[in-house]
Amino acid sequence: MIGLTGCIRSLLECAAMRGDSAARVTSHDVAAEAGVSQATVARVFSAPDKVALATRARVREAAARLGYVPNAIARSLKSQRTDIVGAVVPAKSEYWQDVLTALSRRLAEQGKQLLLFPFADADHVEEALDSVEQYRLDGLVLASSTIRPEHLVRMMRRPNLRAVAFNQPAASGLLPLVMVDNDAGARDLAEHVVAQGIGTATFVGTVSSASTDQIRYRGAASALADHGIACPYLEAGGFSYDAGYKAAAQIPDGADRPDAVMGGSDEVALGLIDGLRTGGLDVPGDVLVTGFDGLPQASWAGYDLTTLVQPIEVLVDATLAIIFDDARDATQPERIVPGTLREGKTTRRGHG
Amino acid sequence: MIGLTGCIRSLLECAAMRGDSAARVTSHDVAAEAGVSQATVARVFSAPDKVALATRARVREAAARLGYVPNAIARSLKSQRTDIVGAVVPAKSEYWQDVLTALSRRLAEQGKQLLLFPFADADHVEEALDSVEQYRLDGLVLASSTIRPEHLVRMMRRPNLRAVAFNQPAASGLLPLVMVDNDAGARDLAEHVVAQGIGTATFVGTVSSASTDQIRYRGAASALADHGIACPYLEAGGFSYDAGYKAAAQIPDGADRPDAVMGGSDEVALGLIDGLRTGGLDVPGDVLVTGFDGLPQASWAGYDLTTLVQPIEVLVDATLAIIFDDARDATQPERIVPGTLREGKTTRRGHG
DNA sequence: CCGTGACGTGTTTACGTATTCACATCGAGC
DNA sequence: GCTCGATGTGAATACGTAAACACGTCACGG
Repeated sequence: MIGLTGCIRSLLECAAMRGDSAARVTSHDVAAEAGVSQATVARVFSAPDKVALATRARVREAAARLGYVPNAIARSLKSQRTDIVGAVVPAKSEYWQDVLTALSRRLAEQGKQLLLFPFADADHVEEALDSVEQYRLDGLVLASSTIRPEHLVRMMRRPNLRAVAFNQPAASGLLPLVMVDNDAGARDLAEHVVAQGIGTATFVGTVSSASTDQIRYRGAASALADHGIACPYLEAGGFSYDAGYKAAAQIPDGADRPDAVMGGSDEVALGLIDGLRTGGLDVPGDVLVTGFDGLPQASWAGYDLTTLVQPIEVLVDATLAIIFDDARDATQPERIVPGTLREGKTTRRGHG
Repeated sequence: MIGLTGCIRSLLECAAMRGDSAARVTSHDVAAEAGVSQATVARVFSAPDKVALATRARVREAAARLGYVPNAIARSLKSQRTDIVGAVVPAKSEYWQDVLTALSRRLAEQGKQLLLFPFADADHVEEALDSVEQYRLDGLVLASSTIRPEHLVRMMRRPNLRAVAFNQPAASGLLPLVMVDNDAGARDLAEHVVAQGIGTATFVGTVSSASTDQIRYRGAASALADHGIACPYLEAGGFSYDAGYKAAAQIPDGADRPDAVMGGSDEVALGLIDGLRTGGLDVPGDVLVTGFDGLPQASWAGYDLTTLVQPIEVLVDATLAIIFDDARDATQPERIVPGTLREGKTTRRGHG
């Protein structure tokens, strides 16, 4: 028996060396090679301090010789932890890509991975969530304010899954929530343009049904109203540069032209700038423009957009803290983090 | 026994309804509920046509009642397939984010998922690959030309893992390879600027050790040489807008100023444009600029960059075809896909 | 000198599913 | 009427690991 096993073993080893075979090396193989039990091999890789130094070295050596790599699938099945966090996000969006970048980087630092569940439009969220449930994820980040409440409720009651709503005010009360202070940010931006001496303004929102859009608009409009300035709402109909670019054509010109245009997001604002300029206007000479999010592109010299910078790292850390902190109390934490006003040249008057 | 099991079952069900318990519903539970065996339940979810219609309905009903969701981890362990594709990519890059977006969308359509292994810099690739090996992925996309050959070799010999190099000329001969035709693209761009009547040019590369960078430079320089135009190489030192922006200051001004500046990537080119403009030059009036990649931002009206558009969807499809096509022959496929020249206003002369 | 605990290791079981094998049933064909 | 094949289902096993449990050894204190 042992002779045969040994023979097979060395064949496998040989094949591995030549790199041409499906050598599926398991902890059992390593155990046999090192002359210990499978349990000891497992301990070496998951709790090394429980194994004597000499044994540990022998096992490590044997593992290296055979090219053994622990099987994360099997580990997950047994330990009921995947070390994977999922993220349900819109497929196309500069902002969310930035968030995902920060998220995956931070997770990688902790030896965890990010599994993506992108969705094209709100109607496809359902399918994404179906997939989510199959994997036994350690946590889930629900992004995008276009995810509907019924979806949130569905994720709420999954056992052993910590779902966190990210920048999604509508989730308040349903799920733990992390977001930037949209209201205060919008007010800050409004106060800033007021300080530049504007008399009229227009808010160009992304999608009016998005809860972030509503809050940002209300915040801005309310702050402007405090100064006696009305603020009509115009919907770009999307979260993209293109939506903003097209919306620029809808902004009244001539006598009705607003002194300032506040974009519901940076992407929309960048489109607005180019749209306005294409229409022959000068930004900021004729019209001031503000954004919201703090995308890298907003800082590009060609735009230098005044915007509200979201502290993405802070938001991501708060999200992961909720997911991984062991205090699983009944309270649903809500972390609302302030953003920072970044003053660019799109609101610098008397310059154009 | 059955009575007790039934009792537990309804407790769990009740708990699931209230959403307050870790009801871990398995196929066994569903089997008991529906009065069939676990094997039948498994079949209903993995090979429905092997189960009689009536039984199938009964099982589906029971599953819905208990809130059963198949466990993808266990399935993967048994079936040796994870339905997950990994991607090793640089953490920060517009281009790669676009690729990942396309990749994850296409995978989602096939019911598969994308697991991210981002790395901050080339020194951290090692760690990312360590993680990769633990998960038994169906496939792996190795992106970024900063991944070193020794890493490629390492992935080459993993059994049951189809690794594909994406836009990484250096992988030729080591791994299956999919990439845009960098050489032809660079030549096209060069020919295009020559046709605009330039007399001098400079190539601003990203990182000189990147194989894509080398090929693009050689292609452009060779095409320019055919017209008797020399093309010095300047290294931006990064793949980013900032690198390009700073590199703009290094470009000779005055009499030595080149008529055209060719960026090694769109990100660098966009930075170059803003850097040149900040330096008081007009693009395209004083200097023509070209990019490479075809990022969405390159089409923004503020830049309207002339660039070589990569057919990302085609590249992604080719990549997935290699990963999932069953013909596991010894030949290492190399798909080199042509890009498309997009003519923007950054090379439109007599305009500024 | 024996009880006690710490330490290191082996044995065994369970995680939840897919699949192989065996078996039962049923309809059709000579 | 009995065989044969097709069809549907159950029993049993394996995937590779982690962890509970048991066991043996050794050092130490009373």
